[in-house]
Amino acid sequence: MAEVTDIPWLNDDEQRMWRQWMGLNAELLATLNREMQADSGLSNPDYQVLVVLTDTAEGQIRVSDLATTLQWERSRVSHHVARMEKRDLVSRRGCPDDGRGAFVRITETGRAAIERAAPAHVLAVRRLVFDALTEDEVAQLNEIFGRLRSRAGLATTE
Amino acid sequence: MAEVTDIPWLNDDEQRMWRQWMGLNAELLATLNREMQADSGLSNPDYQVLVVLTDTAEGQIRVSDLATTLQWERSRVSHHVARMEKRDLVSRRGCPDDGRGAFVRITETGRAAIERAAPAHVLAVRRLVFDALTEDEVAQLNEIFGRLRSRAGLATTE
DNA sequence: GCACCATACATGACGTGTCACCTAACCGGC
DNA sequence: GCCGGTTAGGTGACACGTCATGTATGGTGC
Repeated sequence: MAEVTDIPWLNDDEQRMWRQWMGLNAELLATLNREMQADSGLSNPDYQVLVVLTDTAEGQIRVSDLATTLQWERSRVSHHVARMEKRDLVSRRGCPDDGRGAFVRITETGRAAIERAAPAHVLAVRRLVFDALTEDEVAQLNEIFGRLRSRAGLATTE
Repeated sequence: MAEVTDIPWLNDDEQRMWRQWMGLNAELLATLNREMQADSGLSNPDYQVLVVLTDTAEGQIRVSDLATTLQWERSRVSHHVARMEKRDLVSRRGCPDDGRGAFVRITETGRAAIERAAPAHVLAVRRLVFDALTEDEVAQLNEIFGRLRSRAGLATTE
Protein backbone atom coordinates (compact mmCIF):
# COMPACT_ATOMS: atom_id res chain seq x y z
CA MET A 1 0.00 0.00 0.00
CA ALA A 2 1.29 3.44 -0.95
CA GLU A 3 2.39 5.77 1.80
CA VAL A 4 0.69 9.12 2.13
CA THR A 5 3.90 10.87 1.14
CA ASP A 6 4.02 8.92 -2.12
CA ILE A 7 0.76 10.35 -3.40
CA PRO A 8 1.20 13.21 -5.90
CA TRP A 9 -1.33 15.47 -4.14
CA LEU A 10 -2.50 18.53 -6.03
CA ASN A 11 -0.52 21.65 -5.25
CA ASP A 12 -2.28 24.85 -4.24
CA ASP A 13 -2.66 26.21 -7.76
CA GLU A 14 -4.00 22.95 -9.05
CA GLN A 15 -6.39 22.63 -6.17
CA ARG A 16 -7.67 26.18 -6.61
CA MET A 17 -8.21 25.65 -10.31
CA TRP A 18 -9.96 22.33 -9.78
CA ARG A 19 -12.33 23.84 -7.25
CA GLN A 20 -13.07 26.78 -9.52
CA TRP A 21 -13.78 24.42 -12.35
CA MET A 22 -16.11 22.11 -10.46
CA GLY A 23 -17.80 25.03 -8.75
CA LEU A 24 -18.35 26.83 -12.03
CA ASN A 25 -19.72 23.70 -13.64
CA ALA A 26 -22.25 23.21 -10.89
CA GLU A 27 -23.30 26.86 -11.00
CA LEU A 28 -23.59 27.00 -14.77
CA LEU A 29 -25.67 23.86 -14.99
CA ALA A 30 -27.90 24.90 -12.12
CA THR A 31 -28.45 28.41 -13.49
CA LEU A 32 -29.18 27.29 -17.02
CA ASN A 33 -31.51 24.62 -15.76
CA ARG A 34 -33.36 26.94 -13.41
CA GLU A 35 -33.81 29.69 -15.97
CA MET A 36 -35.02 27.36 -18.69
CA GLN A 37 -37.36 25.63 -16.29
CA ALA A 38 -38.87 28.95 -15.30
CA ASP A 39 -38.98 30.29 -18.83
CA SER A 40 -40.37 27.36 -20.76
CA GLY A 41 -40.88 24.40 -18.45
CA LEU A 42 -38.07 22.45 -20.08
CA SER A 43 -35.14 20.90 -18.27
CA ASN A 44 -31.65 20.77 -19.69
CA PRO A 45 -31.97 17.13 -20.77
CA ASP A 46 -35.35 17.89 -22.34
CA TYR A 47 -33.71 20.63 -24.31
CA GLN A 48 -30.89 18.42 -25.53
CA VAL A 49 -33.30 15.78 -26.76
CA LEU A 50 -35.45 18.33 -28.56
CA VAL A 51 -32.42 19.94 -30.20
CA VAL A 52 -31.43 16.61 -31.70
CA LEU A 53 -34.97 15.95 -32.87
CA THR A 54 -35.34 19.33 -34.56
CA ASP A 55 -31.97 18.84 -36.24
CA THR A 56 -33.08 15.63 -37.92
CA ALA A 57 -34.83 15.91 -41.26
CA GLU A 58 -37.89 13.88 -40.29
CA GLY A 59 -38.23 15.15 -36.74
CA GLN A 60 -37.78 11.56 -35.62
CA ILE A 61 -34.83 9.35 -34.73
CA ARG A 62 -34.11 5.86 -33.53
CA VAL A 63 -33.55 5.50 -29.79
CA SER A 64 -30.04 4.14 -30.30
CA ASP A 65 -29.07 6.96 -32.63
CA LEU A 66 -30.36 9.43 -30.08
CA ALA A 67 -28.26 7.72 -27.44
CA THR A 68 -25.17 7.87 -29.64
CA THR A 69 -25.70 11.51 -30.55
CA LEU A 70 -26.21 12.60 -26.96
CA GLN A 71 -23.61 10.20 -25.58
CA TRP A 72 -26.24 8.87 -23.23
CA GLU A 73 -26.80 5.31 -22.16
CA ARG A 74 -29.75 3.73 -23.90
CA SER A 75 -31.58 3.14 -20.66
CA ARG A 76 -31.24 6.81 -19.84
CA VAL A 77 -32.77 7.69 -23.19
CA SER A 78 -35.51 5.20 -22.55
CA HIS A 79 -36.35 6.67 -19.15
CA HIS A 80 -36.17 10.22 -20.32
CA VAL A 81 -38.20 9.72 -23.46
CA ALA A 82 -40.84 7.97 -21.38
CA ARG A 83 -41.07 11.01 -19.11
CA MET A 84 -41.18 13.39 -22.05
CA GLU A 85 -43.87 11.29 -23.69
CA LYS A 86 -46.07 11.74 -20.63
CA ARG A 87 -45.78 15.49 -21.09
CA ASP A 88 -46.57 15.16 -24.79
CA LEU A 89 -43.20 16.59 -25.87
CA VAL A 90 -42.36 13.52 -27.96
CA SER A 91 -44.11 10.37 -29.13
CA ARG A 92 -42.81 6.87 -29.64
CA ARG A 93 -43.67 4.45 -32.42
CA GLY A 94 -42.35 1.11 -33.54
CA CYS A 95 -39.90 0.76 -36.41
CA PRO A 96 -41.32 -1.12 -39.40
CA ASP A 97 -37.90 -2.30 -40.64
CA ASP A 98 -36.72 -3.65 -37.30
CA GLY A 99 -39.24 -5.11 -34.91
CA ARG A 100 -36.96 -4.35 -31.96
CA GLY A 101 -36.48 -0.70 -32.90
CA ALA A 102 -38.41 2.38 -31.90
CA PHE A 103 -38.61 5.89 -33.27
CA VAL A 104 -38.79 8.95 -31.10
CA ARG A 105 -40.68 11.74 -32.81
CA ILE A 106 -41.12 15.34 -31.77
CA THR A 107 -44.71 16.50 -31.28
CA GLU A 108 -46.16 19.89 -32.08
CA THR A 109 -46.10 20.65 -28.36
CA GLY A 110 -42.42 19.72 -28.26
CA ARG A 111 -41.61 21.84 -31.26
CA ALA A 112 -43.43 24.81 -29.76
CA ALA A 113 -41.61 24.32 -26.46
CA ILE A 114 -38.13 24.34 -27.90
CA GLU A 115 -38.82 27.24 -30.21
CA ARG A 116 -39.91 29.15 -27.18
CA ALA A 117 -36.94 28.03 -25.07
CA ALA A 118 -34.08 28.37 -27.53
CA PRO A 119 -33.63 32.17 -27.68
CA ALA A 120 -33.57 32.58 -23.91
CA HIS A 121 -31.21 29.64 -23.58
CA VAL A 122 -28.74 31.08 -26.06
CA LEU A 123 -28.93 34.46 -24.41
CA ALA A 124 -28.21 32.87 -21.05
CA VAL A 125 -25.18 31.00 -22.38
CA ARG A 126 -23.93 34.23 -23.91
CA ARG A 127 -24.46 36.19 -20.75
CA LEU A 128 -22.88 33.59 -18.48
CA VAL A 129 -20.00 32.54 -20.68
CA PHE A 130 -19.23 34.09 -24.04
CA ASP A 131 -19.73 37.71 -23.08
CA ALA A 132 -16.74 37.34 -20.76
CA LEU A 133 -14.43 35.56 -23.18
CA THR A 134 -12.32 36.81 -26.05
CA GLU A 135 -12.30 35.03 -29.39
CA ASP A 136 -8.81 33.73 -28.62
CA GLU A 137 -9.90 32.35 -25.30
CA VAL A 138 -12.80 30.53 -26.93
CA ALA A 139 -10.40 28.91 -29.39
CA GLN A 140 -7.99 28.05 -26.61
CA LEU A 141 -10.65 26.50 -24.41
CA ASN A 142 -11.94 24.53 -27.35
CA GLU A 143 -8.47 23.14 -27.93
CA ILE A 144 -7.90 22.30 -24.27
CA PHE A 145 -11.28 20.67 -23.74
CA GLY A 146 -10.87 18.67 -26.93
CA ARG A 147 -7.45 17.52 -25.81
CA LEU A 148 -8.76 16.37 -22.45
CA ARG A 149 -11.71 14.60 -24.02
CA SER A 150 -9.61 12.58 -26.42
CA ARG A 151 -7.17 11.71 -23.66
CA ALA A 152 -9.95 10.57 -21.37
CA GLY A 153 -11.06 8.10 -24.01
CA LEU A 154 -7.68 6.38 -24.05
CA ALA A 155 -6.83 6.30 -20.39
CA THR A 156 -9.05 3.92 -18.50
CA THR A 157 -7.87 2.22 -15.34
CA GLU A 158 -9.02 -1.35 -15.34
CA MET B 1 -42.01 37.92 -30.17
CA ALA B 2 -38.44 38.29 -31.37
CA GLU B 3 -37.69 37.16 -34.89
CA VAL B 4 -35.32 34.24 -35.33
CA THR B 5 -32.85 36.50 -37.09
CA ASP B 6 -32.70 38.80 -34.05
CA ILE B 7 -31.30 36.14 -31.77
CA PRO B 8 -27.50 36.24 -31.35
CA TRP B 9 -27.07 32.50 -32.00
CA LEU B 10 -23.71 30.97 -31.20
CA ASN B 11 -21.35 30.83 -34.16
CA ASP B 12 -19.66 27.58 -35.14
CA ASP B 13 -16.60 28.09 -32.95
CA GLU B 14 -18.67 29.00 -29.95
CA GLN B 15 -20.98 26.07 -30.47
CA ARG B 16 -18.09 23.64 -30.83
CA MET B 17 -16.46 24.93 -27.67
CA TRP B 18 -19.69 24.83 -25.71
CA ARG B 19 -20.34 21.24 -26.73
CA GLN B 20 -16.79 20.24 -25.88
CA TRP B 21 -17.16 21.86 -22.51
CA MET B 22 -20.46 20.28 -21.60
CA GLY B 23 -19.37 16.93 -22.99
CA LEU B 24 -16.11 16.98 -21.07
CA ASN B 25 -17.93 18.05 -17.96
CA ALA B 26 -20.27 15.07 -18.16
CA GLU B 27 -17.45 12.65 -18.93
CA LEU B 28 -15.21 13.86 -16.12
CA LEU B 29 -17.93 13.71 -13.50
CA ALA B 30 -19.12 10.32 -14.66
CA THR B 31 -15.63 8.84 -14.78
CA LEU B 32 -14.58 10.17 -11.39
CA ASN B 33 -17.82 9.01 -9.87
CA ARG B 34 -17.63 5.55 -11.40
CA GLU B 35 -14.01 4.97 -10.45
CA MET B 36 -14.46 6.13 -6.88
CA GLN B 37 -17.61 4.07 -6.52
CA ALA B 38 -15.76 0.98 -7.72
CA ASP B 39 -12.65 1.72 -5.69
CA SER B 40 -14.10 2.65 -2.34
CA GLY B 41 -17.89 2.66 -2.52
CA LEU B 42 -18.05 6.44 -2.17
CA SER B 43 -19.90 8.77 -4.52
CA ASN B 44 -18.62 12.19 -5.46
CA PRO B 45 -20.95 13.98 -3.03
CA ASP B 46 -19.96 11.55 -0.28
CA TYR B 47 -16.35 12.42 -0.93
CA GLN B 48 -16.96 16.14 -0.78
CA VAL B 49 -18.74 15.85 2.55
CA LEU B 50 -15.99 13.69 4.03
CA VAL B 51 -13.28 16.07 2.80
CA VAL B 52 -14.92 18.94 4.66
CA LEU B 53 -15.32 16.83 7.78
CA THR B 54 -11.70 15.70 7.82
CA ASP B 55 -10.60 19.30 7.30
CA THR B 56 -12.35 20.47 10.45
CA ALA B 57 -10.49 20.24 13.71
CA GLU B 58 -13.16 18.29 15.57
CA GLY B 59 -14.25 16.09 12.71
CA GLN B 60 -17.69 17.59 13.11
CA ILE B 61 -19.52 20.59 11.71
CA ARG B 62 -22.91 22.24 11.85
CA VAL B 63 -25.28 21.40 9.01
CA SER B 64 -25.51 25.02 7.94
CA ASP B 65 -21.76 25.48 7.88
CA LEU B 66 -21.44 22.35 5.81
CA ALA B 67 -24.00 23.76 3.39
CA THR B 68 -22.12 27.06 3.15
CA THR B 69 -18.77 25.38 2.63
CA LEU B 70 -20.04 23.08 -0.08
CA GLN B 71 -22.34 25.70 -1.60
CA TRP B 72 -25.19 23.26 -1.22
CA GLU B 73 -28.75 23.95 -0.19
CA ARG B 74 -29.43 22.94 3.38
CA SER B 75 -32.09 20.48 2.33
CA ARG B 76 -29.58 18.80 0.07
CA VAL B 77 -27.19 18.49 2.98
CA SER B 78 -29.96 17.13 5.11
CA HIS B 79 -30.92 14.48 2.58
CA HIS B 80 -27.37 13.50 1.83
CA VAL B 81 -26.27 13.31 5.43
CA ALA B 82 -29.30 11.14 6.15
CA ARG B 83 -28.23 8.72 3.42
CA MET B 84 -24.64 8.73 4.65
CA GLU B 85 -25.79 8.13 8.20
CA LYS B 86 -27.55 4.97 7.10
CA ARG B 87 -24.25 3.71 5.75
CA ASP B 88 -22.48 4.67 8.96
CA LEU B 89 -20.18 7.18 7.23
CA VAL B 90 -21.29 10.03 9.49
CA SER B 91 -23.42 10.47 12.58
CA ARG B 92 -25.73 13.27 13.63
CA ARG B 93 -26.18 14.73 17.07
CA GLY B 94 -28.03 17.70 18.46
CA CYS B 95 -26.26 20.94 19.28
CA PRO B 96 -26.24 21.77 22.99
CA ASP B 97 -25.93 25.54 22.43
CA ASP B 98 -28.78 25.77 19.92
CA GLY B 99 -31.70 23.41 20.20
CA ARG B 100 -32.43 23.78 16.49
CA GLY B 101 -28.92 22.96 15.40
CA ALA B 102 -27.31 19.66 14.53
CA PHE B 103 -23.74 18.50 14.22
CA VAL B 104 -22.56 16.14 11.52
CA ARG B 105 -19.64 14.06 12.69
CA ILE B 106 -17.43 11.71 10.75
CA THR B 107 -17.36 8.12 11.99
CA GLU B 108 -14.41 5.78 12.01
CA THR B 109 -15.95 4.02 9.03
CA GLY B 110 -16.18 7.34 7.23
CA ARG B 111 -12.60 8.23 8.03
CA ALA B 112 -11.39 4.88 6.81
CA ALA B 113 -13.42 5.26 3.61
CA ILE B 114 -12.02 8.63 2.64
CA GLU B 115 -8.47 7.69 3.51
CA ARG B 116 -8.87 4.76 1.21
CA ALA B 117 -10.52 6.82 -1.53
CA ALA B 118 -8.35 9.93 -1.57
CA PRO B 119 -5.18 8.66 -3.26
CA ALA B 120 -7.04 7.02 -6.14
CA HIS B 121 -9.19 10.11 -6.55
CA VAL B 122 -6.22 12.42 -6.79
CA LEU B 123 -4.51 10.09 -9.22
CA ALA B 124 -7.63 10.04 -11.37
CA VAL B 125 -7.87 13.84 -11.43
CA ARG B 126 -4.21 13.99 -12.38
CA ARG B 127 -4.54 11.42 -15.10
CA LEU B 128 -7.71 12.94 -16.56
CA VAL B 129 -6.81 16.61 -16.25
CA PHE B 130 -3.50 17.85 -14.96
CA ASP B 131 -1.24 15.44 -16.81
CA ALA B 132 -2.43 17.05 -20.04
CA LEU B 133 -2.07 20.67 -18.94
CA THR B 134 0.94 22.94 -18.65
CA GLU B 135 1.47 25.10 -15.61
CA ASP B 136 0.54 28.16 -17.65
CA GLU B 137 -2.66 26.57 -18.80
CA VAL B 138 -3.61 25.75 -15.23
CA ALA B 139 -3.10 29.37 -14.25
CA GLN B 140 -5.02 30.57 -17.27
CA LEU B 141 -7.95 28.28 -16.65
CA ASN B 142 -8.02 29.32 -13.04
CA GLU B 143 -8.23 32.95 -14.10
CA ILE B 144 -10.95 32.31 -16.68
CA PHE B 145 -13.08 30.14 -14.44
CA GLY B 146 -12.76 32.66 -11.62
CA ARG B 147 -13.76 35.46 -13.98
CA LEU B 148 -16.87 33.58 -15.10
CA ARG B 149 -17.82 32.69 -11.55
CA SER B 150 -17.62 36.23 -10.30
CA ARG B 151 -19.52 37.49 -13.32
CA ALA B 152 -22.32 35.07 -12.68
CA GLY B 153 -22.76 36.77 -9.34
CA LEU B 154 -21.70 33.59 -7.62
CA ALA B 155 -18.37 34.48 -6.12
CA THR B 156 -15.81 32.09 -4.70
CA THR B 157 -14.24 33.35 -1.48
CA GLU B 158 -12.61 30.07 -0.61
C1' DG C 1 -44.93 36.93 29.74
C1' DC C 2 -46.45 36.90 24.99
C1' DA C 3 -46.99 37.69 20.14
C1' DC C 4 -44.44 37.59 16.12
C1' DC C 5 -41.06 36.54 12.90
C1' DA C 6 -36.66 34.49 11.61
C1' DT C 7 -33.63 30.56 11.72
C1' DA C 8 -32.15 25.48 11.65
C1' DC C 9 -33.15 21.52 10.02
C1' DA C 10 -36.23 17.66 8.30
C1' DT C 11 -39.45 15.66 5.12
C1' DG C 12 -42.34 14.33 0.99
C1' DA C 13 -43.00 14.55 -3.73
C1' DC C 14 -41.02 14.37 -7.87
C1' DG C 15 -37.59 14.63 -11.84
C1' DT C 16 -33.17 12.77 -12.99
C1' DG C 17 -29.33 9.19 -13.71
C1' DT C 18 -27.10 4.53 -13.17
C1' DC C 19 -26.93 -0.26 -12.71
C1' DA C 20 -28.52 -4.76 -13.25
C1' DC C 21 -31.52 -7.24 -15.52
C1' DC C 22 -35.36 -8.55 -18.66
C1' DT C 23 -37.85 -9.52 -23.16
C1' DA C 24 -38.23 -9.64 -27.90
C1' DA C 25 -36.44 -9.51 -32.29
C1' DC C 26 -32.57 -10.17 -35.59
C1' DC C 27 -28.89 -13.05 -37.72
C1' DG C 28 -25.51 -16.27 -38.60
C1' DG C 29 -24.38 -21.07 -38.58
C1' DC C 30 -25.97 -25.67 -39.35
C1' DG D 1 -36.38 -25.25 -40.52
C1' DC D 2 -33.69 -24.81 -35.54
C1' DC D 3 -30.09 -22.89 -32.21
C1' DG D 4 -27.16 -19.77 -30.04
C1' DG D 5 -25.42 -15.39 -29.63
C1' DT D 6 -26.07 -10.48 -30.33
C1' DT D 7 -28.72 -6.29 -30.44
C1' DA D 8 -32.75 -2.84 -29.37
C1' DG D 9 -35.11 -1.34 -26.07
C1' DG D 10 -37.64 -1.34 -21.58
C1' DT D 11 -38.03 -1.80 -16.40
C1' DG D 12 -37.27 -1.77 -11.31
C1' DA D 13 -34.49 -0.44 -7.60
C1' DC D 14 -32.07 2.94 -5.79
C1' DA D 15 -28.99 7.25 -5.31
C1' DC D 16 -29.07 12.13 -6.14
C1' DG D 17 -31.08 17.13 -6.24
C1' DT D 18 -34.69 20.64 -5.97
C1' DC D 19 -38.78 22.63 -4.46
C1' DA D 20 -42.28 23.42 -1.32
C1' DT D 21 -43.55 22.77 3.06
C1' DG D 22 -43.47 21.45 8.05
C1' DT D 23 -41.74 21.73 12.87
C1' DA D 24 -39.29 23.25 16.57
C1' DT D 25 -36.38 26.60 18.61
C1' DG D 26 -34.34 31.33 19.11
C1' DG D 27 -34.76 36.12 19.42
C1' DT D 28 -37.06 40.70 19.64
C1' DG D 29 -40.51 44.26 20.75
C1' DC D 30 -44.18 45.20 23.56
